[in-house]
Order: sequence, then C-alpha cells, then structure tokens
Amino acid sequence: MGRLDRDAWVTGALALLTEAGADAVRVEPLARRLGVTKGSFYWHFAGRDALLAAALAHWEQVETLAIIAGLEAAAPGAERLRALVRQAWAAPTARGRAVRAWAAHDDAAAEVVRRVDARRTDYVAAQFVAAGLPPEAAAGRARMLYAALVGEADLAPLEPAARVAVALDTLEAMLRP
Amino acid sequence: MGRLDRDAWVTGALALLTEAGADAVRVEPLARRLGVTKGSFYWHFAGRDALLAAALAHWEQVETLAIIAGLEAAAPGAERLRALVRQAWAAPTARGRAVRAWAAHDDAAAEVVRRVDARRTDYVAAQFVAAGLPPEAAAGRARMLYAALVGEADLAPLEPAARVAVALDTLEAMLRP
DNA sequence: CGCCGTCCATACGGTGGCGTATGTTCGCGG
DNA sequence: CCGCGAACATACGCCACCGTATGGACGGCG
Repeated sequence: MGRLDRDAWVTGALALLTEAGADAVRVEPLARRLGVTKGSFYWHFAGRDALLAAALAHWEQVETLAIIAGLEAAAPGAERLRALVRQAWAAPTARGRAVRAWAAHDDAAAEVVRRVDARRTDYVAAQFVAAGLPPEAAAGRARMLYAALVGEADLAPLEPAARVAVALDTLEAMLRP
Repeated sequence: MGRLDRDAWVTGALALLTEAGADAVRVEPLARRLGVTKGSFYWHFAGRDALLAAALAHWEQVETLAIIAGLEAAAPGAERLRALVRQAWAAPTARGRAVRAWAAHDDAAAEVVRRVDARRTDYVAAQFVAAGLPPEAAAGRARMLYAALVGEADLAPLEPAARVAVALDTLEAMLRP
C-alpha cells in the first residue's frame, strides 16, 4: 500500500467504528489494516483522540448533507413526509447505529448526535405542520417518528419492503389530527 | 469492604456497563471499585467473558420479569396499552440503552436483546389486537411503537411529563384503524 | 545533481489490563 | 484449639497498545 492522506485514515476509522465499535478504533490495528505502520499515523494526527474527533466531524458533515438530499424529493407536507419515510426506512444505517452506540458513553459523540437529531426532528416537525397538524402536536409526532427510526436500527431486521410499509402505515395514522 | 459474592460482581459489572460501556467492564478497575483485588474475581469467575455473560443473563432475567409487572396494570386492550406506554416512557432506561449499545457490536448481547425484543413486541401486538386492530396492522404498529421506545432512549431527554404525553398522543393515533 | 520537505518504518520505553500461581486471613465445625 | 476450606491478597509473566524519537525513502525543484 502506497502513501496515505488524512482522509484515508478517517475513512478507515469510520469503517472500524461501524464494524467493531468506537473503542476498537486503535492506532496500530488500523495501521496494519491500511498496510502501513503507526509512524504514518502520528505524522497525520496528534493522537488517537484527534482521529476520533476527525471521524466524528466527518460523520456529522455527511449526515448533515444527507438530509438535504431528501429535501428536494417531493412537495412539502404529507407527500414529502412519505418520501422521507420511504427513504429513511429503506436504508440500513449501520454507521448511524455505530455512532449512536458510541455516543451512549462519549460526551463529544453525544453532542454531535444531539445536533444532528435536533436538525432532523425540527425538519420533520415543519413537514407535519405543512401537512396541517397544529404545531404542538407536530413536534411531538416528529419526535416519535424520528425515535422510531432510530430504534428501528436496533431491532431485528425486517425485509425492506415490509419495513417501509409498516412505517408508512404508522405515518398515515400520525397524519390524522 | 468485606467479602463479596458472585452477585456483587455482576451488579458492579452492570453498573460499570451502564456508566461507561461494555468494554470499560474490566477486571482490575472493577476490583478496585469494589474494594478488593482481582484475586477475588478469579475465584468467583473463570475470566472476563464469564462475568460479561453473567451480567447479560442477569439483565435478561430482570427485563423479562419487568414486562410481567406492567401486565397486571389494567384491563387488556387499549387501556393496558396506555398503561404500558405511561410506564415505559416515564422511566429513564440507561441500563437498556447500555446493553443495546453493547449489542451493536457483540453477538452474544445481540442475541439476548433480540429475544427480549421479540417477547415485548409480541406482547404489544397482542394488545393492539385486543384493542380491535386487524392482526396484520397490529404487528406493524407494535414494532413502530416499540422502536419509538428504543429510540427515545437515544434522543435528547425531554421532561418526563411531556415525554409521556407525546407517546400517549401517538398511541391514540395508532389505535385508530 | 543535490537539496529539502513529505511520508513512512523502526525501535524504544511506558502503561494497563489479563490470567496464573502461590501465599494469607478468617470463620466455622469438630 | 485445630484444621480446613472459602474468600481474598500478592507477585509474576505476558501481551496489546500508546506516544516519541530517530532514521530512511522518495519525489519535486532549483
């Protein structure tokens, strides 16, 4: 393996994080995996904490951009919510699950996850309002819908089609004032 | 600190697991915390894996019994569902969250969590049926409601009263066929 | 061609935890 | 009061990983 840049390390860290958890992200094993030695690592990073911080920042960036992709999908309101649910429940979110598991016991990760969650629930709540729900109920249903998405990643996997159908069914129930 | 029995180690392990994650559950730190040395530990357990397995089994036992407590709360059907939601959303489930974070990257923990989830979702689905929903829809809504509970533990905390109210509101929507 | 900065290898000391082997204390039955 | 076994302490070797220090390799550029 030839020369690496900082991003290669971050990508590798995120892969390890997804496969085996945050604290399996260690310098020497990751170096072996990338076909170099830790001499390379300590040139690019100050230490292990810096790598984890970079991986976390990278994840937040990607997740923040991901919400914008779903934004253009359909008209505002109920249709956009249905499109969002279809998209969100269709994808298996191993990375997100791993970051959340990490955040369960790491304050820095928890803070980033909190920011991402806040943006998303706000967005979903706005769509519920656009679909005709009173603002108070909208925030609550947005929280529940998003919580269901987060929890879905922790449950035994269902076939994607059934998973999406179940989520859409509940969304319809939630859209009734 | 005097003499300990096996349960003291299991309890300590679960406490550490909740506070700092599964892989912070190490023999020597835990021994220091309990005021003894690891000489004690290796008398009670074959090794670290045995402790984790025991902690996992203990958690499953407690969680399995916990569902029975809510079972006697009210009449079957919608009332029982409301009681269950009130109870489930009122309690902060740090232990469950920690076990789930553990299960994200450990097969043994994942298997136990899977069993617990299966029992609970089956039970909730039965209550939806008793409340008058068609069996097909009941299973789906039970999954979504339970997923929302699981995800709730990962979200930024809300005041307990608001949390319960939001969950009950969504439950009412789910009870409409 | 020779210099220099980038990127990596190698070697080192230090730490923390695992598991084992072997004392050591203490309560209890005889 | 003695012996025995349960519960714990102590001491050891081992390994994985961290971070540092230092020495190449290698390409661009004057």
